[in-house]
Amino acid sequence: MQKKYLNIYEDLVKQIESNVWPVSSLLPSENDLTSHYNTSRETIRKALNLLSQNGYIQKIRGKGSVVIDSHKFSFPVSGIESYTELADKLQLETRTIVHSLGYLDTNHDIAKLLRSDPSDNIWDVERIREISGEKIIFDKDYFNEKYVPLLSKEICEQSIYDHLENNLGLVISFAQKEIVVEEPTEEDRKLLDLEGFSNVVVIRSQVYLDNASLFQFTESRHRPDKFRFVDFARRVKN
Amino acid sequence: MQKKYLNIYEDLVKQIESNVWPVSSLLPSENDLTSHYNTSRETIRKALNLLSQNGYIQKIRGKGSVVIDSHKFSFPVSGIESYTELADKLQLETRTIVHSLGYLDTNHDIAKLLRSDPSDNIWDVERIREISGEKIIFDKDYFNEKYVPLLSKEICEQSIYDHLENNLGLVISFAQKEIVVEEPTEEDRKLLDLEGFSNVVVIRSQVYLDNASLFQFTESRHRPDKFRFVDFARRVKN
DNA sequence: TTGCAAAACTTGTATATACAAGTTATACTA
DNA sequence: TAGTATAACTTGTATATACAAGTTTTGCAA
Repeated sequence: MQKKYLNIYEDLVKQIESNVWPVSSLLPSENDLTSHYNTSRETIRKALNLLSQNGYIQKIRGKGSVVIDSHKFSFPVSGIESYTELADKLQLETRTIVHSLGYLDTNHDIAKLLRSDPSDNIWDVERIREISGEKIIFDKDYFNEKYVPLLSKEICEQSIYDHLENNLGLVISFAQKEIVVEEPTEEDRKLLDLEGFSNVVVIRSQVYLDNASLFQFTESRHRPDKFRFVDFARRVKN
Repeated sequence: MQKKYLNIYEDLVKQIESNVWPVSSLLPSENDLTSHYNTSRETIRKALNLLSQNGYIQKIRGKGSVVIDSHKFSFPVSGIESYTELADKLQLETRTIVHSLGYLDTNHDIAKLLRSDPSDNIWDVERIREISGEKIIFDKDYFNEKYVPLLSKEICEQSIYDHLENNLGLVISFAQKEIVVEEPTEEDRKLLDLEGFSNVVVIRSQVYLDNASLFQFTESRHRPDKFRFVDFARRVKN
């Protein structure tokens, strides 16, 4: 089915990003948009709520929808984005080195958590991200074989997420993430160009599918000087 | 006005947190909830969408609303929460030391950005957070005098946000945040118990009010071993 | 018993209406 | 002219209906 409100949302995003509605100006009123898109007000409101959630506008009762400067802190790095998508967006000169690709040890804690059946094998993919010739990020990804039956060096060098979504038809839905700062391990020191830094930033996440089943563990270890996390947050009233 | 959908949301949150609906079980169907709360399905859906956005449930078409384990990574530290609220939630043994309280230099970059009128003064509050006897966090907050006419040492020792929202009636709405890792400054070394750590985690944010006006700049400098950022994210389809 | 089609559920989208509540512009009054 | 009340906007909430689309259960037929 054609999702009207999604089309309208995407259309408005395009317009905001191309400055049709500049920062701190007002979007057309809901009634104007309703007649312009030839739809109902509720459908317009669904689109506007998406814009609000994603930091494009602030709705003010009685006034209208103010366009927010979503680029104040440059590019958003929050949400669930794969490295490839990010590198693409930021136009990084990047290279991915597949350090290892195989099955995780059966007794490993992560294996136990990802396994739904004792016979399931768990993929263990370790990759190094080189940016402008420097080894900056060390990524470890764990998948249940049940969802990802086959992984090749080629897929891992390109984009695993692209493979999952476009070839396997998996629908990645939500994630719980944790960011901490740790001492580099021996492995970090060996694989990354740490340049004497005595800390790494570690992002651990649990990724879930559409049907709320746990699907992936990720550990992403960054050289601290190249790390940056950008977020848009709305205050939650209690 | 009584906001039905908000009441229902809060009621369901309470129920989920007290395990009336355990993790990975299904909530009652929208129709059941509709008749239980004696309201319309759309109102129920508004409440459920809030639950979904805040990481309590995952909606599955044709099936129902699955309760998600929102405590996998313990407590959420994302969103916009003041230090006091957080310390309260985590029951930290904490003390706030007001290091300085005054007006920011007129030529400072931040002053220029926060000022709407050349005559506006900008508050500059610098505080140290002591947790279990160790000086862990160094917070710098900047407010426009236009919104916050008076700040006392007492208010800063308690909770500024509490003062803003409950005494001044300001409605904090959204923020753009940035997390990076930096070298400690001389000031950091002097004011914090860095224990030899050679990095600090810096969280900078711009906070906006209800009416989309820029209201506050914040810089929060953490000892890296005590820093932890937890987030719930939904994948945004393009 | 097994397999399969249909029915009975579930959530998702689109529409319409009514009124509440906040903001801005208008027009009238002193 | 200045101030104020009103009207005409704006978004927010609540309700009802209809159908689409996905999942599970039911029950019938082979």
